[in-house]
Amino acid sequence: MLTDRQLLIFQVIVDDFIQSAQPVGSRSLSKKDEISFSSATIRNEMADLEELGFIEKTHTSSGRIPSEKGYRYYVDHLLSPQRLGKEDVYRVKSIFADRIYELEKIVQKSAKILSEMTNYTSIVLGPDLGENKLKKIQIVPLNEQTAIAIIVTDTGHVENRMFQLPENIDAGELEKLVNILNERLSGVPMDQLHNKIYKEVAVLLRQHISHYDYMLHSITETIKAPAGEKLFFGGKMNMLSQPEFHDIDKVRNLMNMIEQEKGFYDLIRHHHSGIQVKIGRENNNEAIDNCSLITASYSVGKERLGTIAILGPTRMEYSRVISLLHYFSKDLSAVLTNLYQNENRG
Amino acid sequence: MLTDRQLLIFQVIVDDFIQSAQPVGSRSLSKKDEISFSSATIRNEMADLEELGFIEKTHTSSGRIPSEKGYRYYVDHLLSPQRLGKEDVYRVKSIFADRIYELEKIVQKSAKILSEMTNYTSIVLGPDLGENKLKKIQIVPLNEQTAIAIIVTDTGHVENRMFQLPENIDAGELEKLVNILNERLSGVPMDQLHNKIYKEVAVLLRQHISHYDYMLHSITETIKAPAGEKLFFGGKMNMLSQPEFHDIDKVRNLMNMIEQEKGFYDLIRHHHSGIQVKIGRENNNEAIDNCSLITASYSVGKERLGTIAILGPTRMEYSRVISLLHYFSKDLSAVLTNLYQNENRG
DNA sequence: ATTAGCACTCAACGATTAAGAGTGCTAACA
DNA sequence: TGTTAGCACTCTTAATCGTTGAGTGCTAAT
Repeated sequence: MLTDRQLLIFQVIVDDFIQSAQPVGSRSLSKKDEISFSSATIRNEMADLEELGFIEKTHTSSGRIPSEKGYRYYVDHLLSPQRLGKEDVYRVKSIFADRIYELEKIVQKSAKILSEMTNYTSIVLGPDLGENKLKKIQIVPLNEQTAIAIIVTDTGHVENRMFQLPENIDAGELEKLVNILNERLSGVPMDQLHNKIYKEVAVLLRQHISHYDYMLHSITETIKAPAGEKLFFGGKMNMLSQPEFHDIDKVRNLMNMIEQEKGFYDLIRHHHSGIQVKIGRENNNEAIDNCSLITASYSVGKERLGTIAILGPTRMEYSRVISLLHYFSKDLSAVLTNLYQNENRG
Repeated sequence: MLTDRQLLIFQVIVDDFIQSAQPVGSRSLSKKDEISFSSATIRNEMADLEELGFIEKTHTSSGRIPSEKGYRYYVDHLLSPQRLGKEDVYRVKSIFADRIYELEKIVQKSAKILSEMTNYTSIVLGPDLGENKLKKIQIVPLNEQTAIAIIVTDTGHVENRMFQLPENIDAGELEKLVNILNERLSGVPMDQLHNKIYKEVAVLLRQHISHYDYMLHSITETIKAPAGEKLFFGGKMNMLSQPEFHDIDKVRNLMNMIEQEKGFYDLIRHHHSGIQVKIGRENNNEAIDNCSLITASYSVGKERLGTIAILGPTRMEYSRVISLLHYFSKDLSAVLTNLYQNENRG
């Protein structure tokens, strides 16, 4: 449908615009090494490309910029899978170099490094804690009125919460409570705990524990906290350096969206396998109308854990970001699989 | 040194400018109810006020705006201690209304509410964890290679870290280790733990525990994390709505400073008692040249725990923010004293 | 001591102009 | 027939220039 020459011209336009953020004119194109024909010819071809909807003008006599349809075509057909630079590879490796074993810290550091490498904003969706299984519950009394309940999951996630003790409870009883809980609940997925407690454990507790109702309430309150996934951002402010965000109102819109988190959560969680590119209004969200979102997922073994995403202007470096994300998600998955797969079966 | 009339005019100028962000002219002043004399008189007085350095012009024929010296005088001498509105009182109370007992969550929620109430940026410096005393150390093995170390302090702060177990360590030995640690280290301030371990506990461990050196290293790594205080921000983006930050570069400077945290840490930690107002360049920091920082501290009993601060444009509502912070720090201190003083002695 | 009056200044705004980058179209060319 | 040189035209950008209005400082009258 497009001639080779049109393809060439189109590609050069996109590459140039990604780099310069300025509309590309026929004259400046004709000077490029890749291009051997005159500006007049280019103008003709550009007129065709515009008619086909791949490029557009910002005003009647301006150079051309890629349209959203253009970016889509560029991403789908024109992107040669680029090899990641040595430095980039090194940088990614560095995340896993020093001994971090906590999933949450790895995820957080990933977000930070990704944003630094790209100068865009990174968003990492952490794993769903609801699927984690309970490893251990512990209660540490601080004094006569207060105690800390601590729960540890099989992936090493720790959640804690302070609560008030009923009056005159003795240490032995507290220990008994904890023992019962651990005995009955160990290995149960977090999101089923609440149910299981009320269906099976409550009866047991009523028999053995005084203040049964009060304690039960405190424990379940502690447990229900860590449901769902958590979002981590990196380089929230990087967008400020992008010329498309010189307008304060756009910045405010974007920042509002970031602060509310919910919007991104919806955008990111539905993720098919492989790398996904959503361009501009494809995201269906006004606040990021002139942004693109590139997502990939990471996993332990075959089980998908979460999503990594890079948010940049539609004029973003698709090639680089895609290969980076591709490499990154593979590497992260490998490390995590190595780290956690044994554990879950250990 | 200033006549009553100059004082009146000055006060009205500041109040007006704080509200409108526009230079105040003699004509618009003369129309105010408080002011009964003509614009010409006002012009004369304003000329004097300018000569004294309290107000300045943005250009030769503009109205006047307060200078930094002017704001200083306004804050020091012209501010009548305003009573907090009913709604505000209610709002502050709401922070402590639902049962939150964790210090960190209280602090975080405080930052959020303060920024919402003022539409400025709030910064809360959490308590120095180094002074917390160790309550309990626990180790939860996840599988054969990995375990989680958890430390709980007397204020209920929980810190945790994953580490690799040495091969073939048995559960009994792990338990012995934990027992020794708790026996010897319970009640020791966090920032002295490291020392104490190497001076007193290391010898003991060497006698009883195999893999002594490896485990010791892992434990001390876990312990050294929670040194120092932590900063919490609220309403980072509120400044975007202030007209003085319509310039993207200023926004970038400010945000860089916020992201680095260090700058604010230095600004806030040195705090004398009472409420402190630092205006514009008094803060000695270019990124917040046209901002003022109002700080107050909160405490448990007599012991100062941390600092609350509000960052706004120099043109901020000093009166309101000061009374809010005053009330807030008193209330927060009362709640915390009530909550923790018993515990520390319990 | 106060104020009315007036000349003066300056930012903000709109209109005008000139330069420059780019286009579309036409006609000549290979 | 595809390519290109040439040219008229468009539109942005930046600079220039009045014009308006808000505000000032000074002077002279009250």
